[in-house]
Amino acid sequence: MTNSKKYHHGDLTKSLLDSASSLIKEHGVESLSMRKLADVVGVSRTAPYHHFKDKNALLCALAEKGFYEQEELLCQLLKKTLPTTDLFKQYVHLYLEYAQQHSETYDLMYGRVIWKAGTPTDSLVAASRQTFKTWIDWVETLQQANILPADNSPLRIGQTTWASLHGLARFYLDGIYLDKEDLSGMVDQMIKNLCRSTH
Amino acid sequence: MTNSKKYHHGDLTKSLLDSASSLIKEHGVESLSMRKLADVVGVSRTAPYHHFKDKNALLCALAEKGFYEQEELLCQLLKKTLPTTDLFKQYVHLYLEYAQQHSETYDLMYGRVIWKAGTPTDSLVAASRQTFKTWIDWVETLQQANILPADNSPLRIGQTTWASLHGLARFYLDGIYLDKEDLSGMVDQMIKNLCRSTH
DNA sequence: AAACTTATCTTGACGGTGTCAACATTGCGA
DNA sequence: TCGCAATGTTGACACCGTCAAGATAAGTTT
Repeated sequence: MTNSKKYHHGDLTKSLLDSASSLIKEHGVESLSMRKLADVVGVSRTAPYHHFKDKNALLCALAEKGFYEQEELLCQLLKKTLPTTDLFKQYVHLYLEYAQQHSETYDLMYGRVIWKAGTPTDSLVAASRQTFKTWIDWVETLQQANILPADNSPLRIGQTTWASLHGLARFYLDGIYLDKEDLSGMVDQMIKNLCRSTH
Repeated sequence: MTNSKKYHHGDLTKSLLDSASSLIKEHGVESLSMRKLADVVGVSRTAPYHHFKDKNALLCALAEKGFYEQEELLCQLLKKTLPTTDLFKQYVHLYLEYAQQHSETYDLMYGRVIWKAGTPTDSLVAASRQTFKTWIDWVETLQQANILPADNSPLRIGQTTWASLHGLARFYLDGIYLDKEDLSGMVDQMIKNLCRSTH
């Protein structure tokens, strides 16, 4: 029975996530519907509900995947042996590059759809917390290296610094007050704003 | 014919905007539907379509109103005779206060729903541009007063600075990485990050 | 191998959405 | 007063998320 039409799909969970990923990448989150997704994967309307409690759960899974991707990316960077200042600069560039190349996932990870309109899954909350903790720990190092300001706790500085990056990403992604070509110059200026050493 | 049921409503446009405003304030933008809105106002499903081309247009109108509100608020502040540094600090506090107290409108003004998923009205674009221009002009003054960094054009500094405020607002509003009580301390730290004078 | 259980997938149905088309009513200018 | 444009109405359509009930396959126990 190697025929194309099998009753059981094989690994629907993975297929759903993969297709959903590429669907939102191409057409945006708001145009993703469970029914279309099921159709693309080649399965009936309600089949996905055996793998995800509801649409919110599926979106959370996508966001969670995003957190692990992003963390992996940044952890890889931190392994490099470079002057800490350069490391930080590359970190910032990488952060915005990720937001740019995975804009829809980024929106899901930090956006309103899940965190305000929806209800974040426990495991999503865990993933986001871990990402945040990794960041805060590194902020402490950056403070000690006199790169980030040391006039407040790592938590506070971590929050404000990340908020700055996040705001930049959002303006860029939403296309308000920020032309696409401006990004590079923008990022450089933001780095200057954030770094004590360049003052 | 002063009876409650009149065929013509009076000023439906205004009523729609008012009701929509308070509906989103209470239940969030995503739960606002044209049908429910019409029902609240006491009019049939499709009546609003004689006043707004579609839902997007109505949301744009709400956002536009927000821009004028916000600009009014800030212009009032600038009239005060205070040391420029204090003025800037109050500006930042006021910005986040506005975002906090009109969170749903703020989301509409700067968020994805209109700027990415939807299509901003011409007049909305105009309003946002004006707000931005006012800001950039003031940034120039702030640079001359040595409050904001002068190592780049007013445009660039204006973009990055605003992005920082915006990111803070979003983290706060979406409730990620930021407890409600943290806001005040957060804003103070952000001001320290942004201001040259406090370095 | 047969029987039973569980995971997976199916169709049908319900109430909700935005919005188009066709028609009714009203107020205002000629 | 007539007629037209503005404003309101109901009906219809194609979507949406998701629940309920039943079909089918795979896996487990005897």
